[in-house]
Amino acid sequence: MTNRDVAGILAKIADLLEIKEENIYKIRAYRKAANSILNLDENIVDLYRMDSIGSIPGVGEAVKTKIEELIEKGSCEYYEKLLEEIPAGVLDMLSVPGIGHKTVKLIYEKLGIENLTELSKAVEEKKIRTLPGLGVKTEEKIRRGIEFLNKNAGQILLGVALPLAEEFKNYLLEADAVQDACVVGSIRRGKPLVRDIDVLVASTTCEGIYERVVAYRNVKTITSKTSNHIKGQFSGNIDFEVMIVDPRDYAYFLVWTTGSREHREMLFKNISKNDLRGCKNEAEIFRKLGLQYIPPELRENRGEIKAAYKHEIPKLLDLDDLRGDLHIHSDWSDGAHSIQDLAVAARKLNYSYIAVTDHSKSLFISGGLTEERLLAQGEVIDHINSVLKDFRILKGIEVDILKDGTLDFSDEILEKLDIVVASVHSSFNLDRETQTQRIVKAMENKHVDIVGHLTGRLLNRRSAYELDIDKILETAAKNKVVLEINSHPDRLDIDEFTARRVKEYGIKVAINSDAHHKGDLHFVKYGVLNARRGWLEREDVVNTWSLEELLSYFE
DNA sequence: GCCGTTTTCGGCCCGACTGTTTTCAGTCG
Repeated sequence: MTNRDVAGILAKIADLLEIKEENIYKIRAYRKAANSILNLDENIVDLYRMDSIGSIPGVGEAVKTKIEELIEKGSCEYYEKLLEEIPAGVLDMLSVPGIGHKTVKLIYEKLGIENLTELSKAVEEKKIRTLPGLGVKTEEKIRRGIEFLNKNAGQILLGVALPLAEEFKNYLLEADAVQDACVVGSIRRGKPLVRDIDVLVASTTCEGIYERVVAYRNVKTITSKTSNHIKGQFSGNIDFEVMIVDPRDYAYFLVWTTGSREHREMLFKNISKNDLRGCKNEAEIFRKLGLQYIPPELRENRGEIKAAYKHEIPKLLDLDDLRGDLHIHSDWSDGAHSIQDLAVAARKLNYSYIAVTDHSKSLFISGGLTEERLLAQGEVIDHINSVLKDFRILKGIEVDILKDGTLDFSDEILEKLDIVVASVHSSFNLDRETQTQRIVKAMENKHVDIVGHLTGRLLNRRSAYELDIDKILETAAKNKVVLEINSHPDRLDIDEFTARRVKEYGIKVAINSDAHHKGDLHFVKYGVLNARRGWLEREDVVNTWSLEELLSYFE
């Protein structure tokens, strides 16, 4: 039972209660507890052993009992009872963008629809439009929503898969029989969405490895097993594979199992495994192939083999290159921590600067700052900066780009800030022309330094809004506006394809965490993977620069 | 259901946009 599992069940309880139209504050309490558990630094099972579940913020007596039952029995009676009233498939319908609890309840009760497949059928049969309060447009929205969900069906966020895969790999490395192990496949390539977890193991014997896999705490089932291959599923329905190879072939299989199919077919067209036996590492494999080393993130057959042949593979940026973070929320808006605490956490990452960029006043729900509060925050930052050595907190804002492209604060206010990140948080459904013009107008404001999460996509949840990316890139270049790579695992926005185009326009990017919790500062590792997939180098990324270089760029 | 230097009850995140309606309900951030 992982923190994510427990949080997931509490969130589902909240959804079930909401469909039942229970007390909104009770629902909110379950959601709050779920979020709190997702943000925990400790493992929830460890807290349970120390009898400290009750110390988690937002967890009171009632939720505590349920969590303890979940950990002890793997399920909880309250949840199971709710599921007897409302089938689990009804909850899946909530994932369709644009329909919420009320609509789901209506569709379930009036049409007896219990899952996404039945919902899809009802849309095709034009039944949704017959329900009170729903019409053709809603029916069409549901159709598009299901289409979007089907496109990504079965894909897991890198932010979920990578930590799980790393932990599993490290666990396997502890076995005596395991000489080496590596997470391979699309996770190693840093794809934002992956299908499963693949681990390659070097061992002369498979003795004991199977038993160790079975004993791993997250393993739910084993689906197949041969002498060198184990397949199964972790809790949360995440498929995994363990491949065991002869240590002499380990380097070869690292390359084989990491690259996309198109990449490896191209790479190994004229050479066999036996020719590459005994290579010490991947670099040696590439050398024998007459190629420069190709980093895992580039192994997609998008021109990297030709580039490696010509020794034109760029020196990709590394996580260690980052010197600051330019998009962070504090408890002045919807962040969890004080500015002071964020600064301490950032220093632990060896950063030299951060920008505090809370929400602006239009985002009322997220505690958006008024002009007065923004100025007061500036004074607090000045005070903290006055006692800090070799570290600087920049005064910033994540200012809302309003529907008409104007900003949520006047120029007089923005002028006082070090960093202005401008982002869209509303009206996602404007047509392409209007949406593009809206963002172009914002970028033309001389105070805007960075555009945050440009396309608004939420992986597995919401499509990017319609935009003319060429026009955006042209405008960014003309106005020297930096594009953010938002590192939140749900976003990774701009994507790798747009990232790869910034060089041709002479644009820079900023790899930001968009942290709402100090633990989120680590999200930048996903942003860096995304940037590497976009072939970016250190100098392309403004927050790898010194504070002086950064500020003079934004002058 | 949680929480508390206004503490054991009464408050807890609200406003814009959309689609369905003719004045409002549902969704989202």
